[in-house]
Amino acid sequence: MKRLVLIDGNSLLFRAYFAMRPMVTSTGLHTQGIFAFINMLNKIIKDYEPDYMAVAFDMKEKTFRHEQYDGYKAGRQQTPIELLSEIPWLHRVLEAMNIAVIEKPRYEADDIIGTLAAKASEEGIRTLVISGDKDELQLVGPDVNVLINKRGMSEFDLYDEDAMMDRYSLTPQQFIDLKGLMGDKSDNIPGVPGIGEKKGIALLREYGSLENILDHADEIKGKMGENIRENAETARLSKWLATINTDSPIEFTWEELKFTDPDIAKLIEVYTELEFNSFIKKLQAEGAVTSSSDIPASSGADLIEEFSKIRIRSFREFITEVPDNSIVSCEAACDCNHLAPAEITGFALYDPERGIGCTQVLTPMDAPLILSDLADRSYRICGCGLDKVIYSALSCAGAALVPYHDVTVAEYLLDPNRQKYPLDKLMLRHLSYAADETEAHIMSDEINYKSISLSESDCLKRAFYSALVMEVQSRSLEENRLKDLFDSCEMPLVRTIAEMELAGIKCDPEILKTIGSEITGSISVLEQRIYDQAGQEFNINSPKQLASILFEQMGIPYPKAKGKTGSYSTAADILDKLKDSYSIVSDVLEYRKLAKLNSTYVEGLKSVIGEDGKVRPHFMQTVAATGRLSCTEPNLQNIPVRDEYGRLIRKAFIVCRPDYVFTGSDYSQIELRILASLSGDEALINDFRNGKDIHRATASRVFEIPEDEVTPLDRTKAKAVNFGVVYGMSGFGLGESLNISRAEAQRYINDYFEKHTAVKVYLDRQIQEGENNREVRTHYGRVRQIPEFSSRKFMERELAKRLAMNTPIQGTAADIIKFAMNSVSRELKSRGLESKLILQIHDELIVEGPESEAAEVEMLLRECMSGAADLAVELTCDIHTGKTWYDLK
DNA sequence: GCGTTCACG
DNA sequence: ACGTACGTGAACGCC
Repeated sequence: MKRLVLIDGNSLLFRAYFAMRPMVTSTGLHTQGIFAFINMLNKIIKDYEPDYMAVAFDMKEKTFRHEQYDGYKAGRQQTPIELLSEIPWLHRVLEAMNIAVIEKPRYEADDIIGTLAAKASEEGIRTLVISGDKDELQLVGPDVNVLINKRGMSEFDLYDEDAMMDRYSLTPQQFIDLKGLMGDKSDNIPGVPGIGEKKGIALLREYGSLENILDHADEIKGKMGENIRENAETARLSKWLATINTDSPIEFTWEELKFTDPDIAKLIEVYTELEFNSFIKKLQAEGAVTSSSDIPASSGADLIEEFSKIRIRSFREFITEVPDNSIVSCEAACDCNHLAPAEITGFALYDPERGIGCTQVLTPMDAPLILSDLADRSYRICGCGLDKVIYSALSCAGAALVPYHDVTVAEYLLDPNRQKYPLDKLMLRHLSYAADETEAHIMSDEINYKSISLSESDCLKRAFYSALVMEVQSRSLEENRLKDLFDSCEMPLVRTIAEMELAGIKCDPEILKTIGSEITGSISVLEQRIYDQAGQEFNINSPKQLASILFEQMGIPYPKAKGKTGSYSTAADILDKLKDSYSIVSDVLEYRKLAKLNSTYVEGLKSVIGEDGKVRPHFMQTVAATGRLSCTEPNLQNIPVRDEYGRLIRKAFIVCRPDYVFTGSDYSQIELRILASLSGDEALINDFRNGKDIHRATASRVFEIPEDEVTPLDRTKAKAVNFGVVYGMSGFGLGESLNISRAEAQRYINDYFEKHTAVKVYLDRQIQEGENNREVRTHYGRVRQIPEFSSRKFMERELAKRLAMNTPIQGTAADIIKFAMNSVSRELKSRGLESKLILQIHDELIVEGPESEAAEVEMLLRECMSGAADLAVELTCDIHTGKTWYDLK
């Protein structure tokens, strides 16, 4: 089926104009509306690939509607002259794009669109109408969909007949009747007084149509009935005014509407006048433009020449020629899949100061010797993805190189929001060098984990590029006041993490199997019970099927308003509300719990146990925007603990030798202590200094009850409020989590801030600084940019505020435990202990080692962890020892 | 590949 | 007028 796109030019340009921040060219021309309009057009063309396309415009003349009702569109605010002046420019752009423009005196854009859509349906052409005006929803039909833009220009709602039903419970025809009833203030259509969207929809659902409502007006009681009877004619007129004419006298041929390629030369000319350089660049990038006259010059040739000038030495010559403490860039070729200790097959070194380099192939035989010779030179190592270099050197030879500058980690400190840090992007940013495609495969930042085999010369290239990037980055780090955190925290951590990863943790598949078979037994019982109650078999794991069984076929009332997608959620907090009334729901919840346990933890863990019986998670240093670590393959930072049954999984994590024990130490209330310290709130600080149970003390203060009369429920509430403060809570969010009304939750929040004014002042200051600088910092200077502050979307700006409140707290905690990790690792080594740091779970460290060392390790952990911070309150730790992870409680 | 759900801090 | 507490990763369904 051919596809037609019809656009309401006036309404979309209007929306675009007000959705955007002002844009003015050097000649004083306002362009923001047209800019957003073009963006929207490009997106539609790309996503929808129309065969035909047209943009309809209103004209200045009065329309046939004015002839019947001269109040039509009266009292409208004047359209700003800047917006009006954009219209002819938009016409020029559309002409260059070869998109048809249609106007017709006495008719509005609506009518043109309605008429073309009707013609299209006759011809068997599908139509997509795009408008900023909901009036156009009446055009929805079997072959006609309507896109209405929401706030801003980037988001649209798609309406077909089903979506109309879901959103309004009305047919498109009834939608016109609704307008007749409720009128339209912006078009000065009167409607029936006292009837708005809610009442209008209710009436139409009962009576079907406006005519039928008017016929049965006698039956309608009260003031509303009276109003309807008195305004029957007004309602009919309103409906007529709101009805789009689908048979306007428009002459056109489908040939004229055919969407073809743009006239590039013309388009560039208009874009140039509008100073839309980004669009011109885009055309060039897409290859639409052949002339490369104004593509920014890259220093690519220089770089390649530089690279070719590297003087190549043998490894022996290199370590002879390059003295100790030199900065040496290093890249390794290895397989670090972490199922087993890494095998390094080669590496390259580059000394940027002397311009000399070497490559070295390694075999399992000679690797240990060569690597330890390298480590003996005490170079300051830089590179891209040094965690892998350090890890492989460690795992192969036990040789600990000193990491000095990792360009990935540096970039993460400069801009922690990015998802990836491929080397070519770093080069583009810092060296203005666009890597060519033949180099692309060696640029990934996941080389370490993806078994991408690097040749020795690729290694040298990466080492060379990294050294150049390092140079520029170092200055950026200093300018951004991040150098200290980089040197004292993040770079030493590279090695700490590598050591931790190499140690790994033993995981017993037999214990997992035992738990697994018990779970699968229970699962099949539950499965059968659920099928019996549902009266059929289905996939319980499919939220869609589950929702349809529960809320449609079984008719269980949905306990919450449906979201905007109109779909039912089957998430635990929804089902929780139903589990006491419907046994199938509690069975589903139990099933979910066990299914999760089995697939993620029993089966998932079994599949990543290495040959030596250990799992070796990757601790990712450059993922979490707050500064936290993350953990993958397997993620050992989310092994069950809250649920007693799930907790049994921890029994599978066992010490690697019979005479060893685990020692686990977790910070007590670290985030709230940080909040107390950063805000200087005296009440909180005193609670902590007096060793109080913080949630109980908070409850006592906020609810004004003596501490010994605080009930468990009071404490639970106070605990939720305390969490909320750290997250930048809203009344709604707190209400959801406590299952209370928003109003009640808001009262708690108000009461909390009344009793903790310093906290309020502190959080407001974070927001203020976030708004001013578009970034926030932790106590130790870690920065996080918050671009959401510049968003035009209300919701994103609200998110920005919450990030500004939360990031300094979560991030400071992350800084502190990183300091602690480094000192734990250093102390264990310097005291000659065999014990090793093996896990970090955000506020908790786990060390494994000989039982005989346990007492000293415990002291060491306390010292290092408490000593890592300089806050107004002490950081205390809870410490436990045991032979399995489960026993650390 | 994306959304949903749920495990953790 | 809109949807709503911060940060992650894994498994699964669905297109």
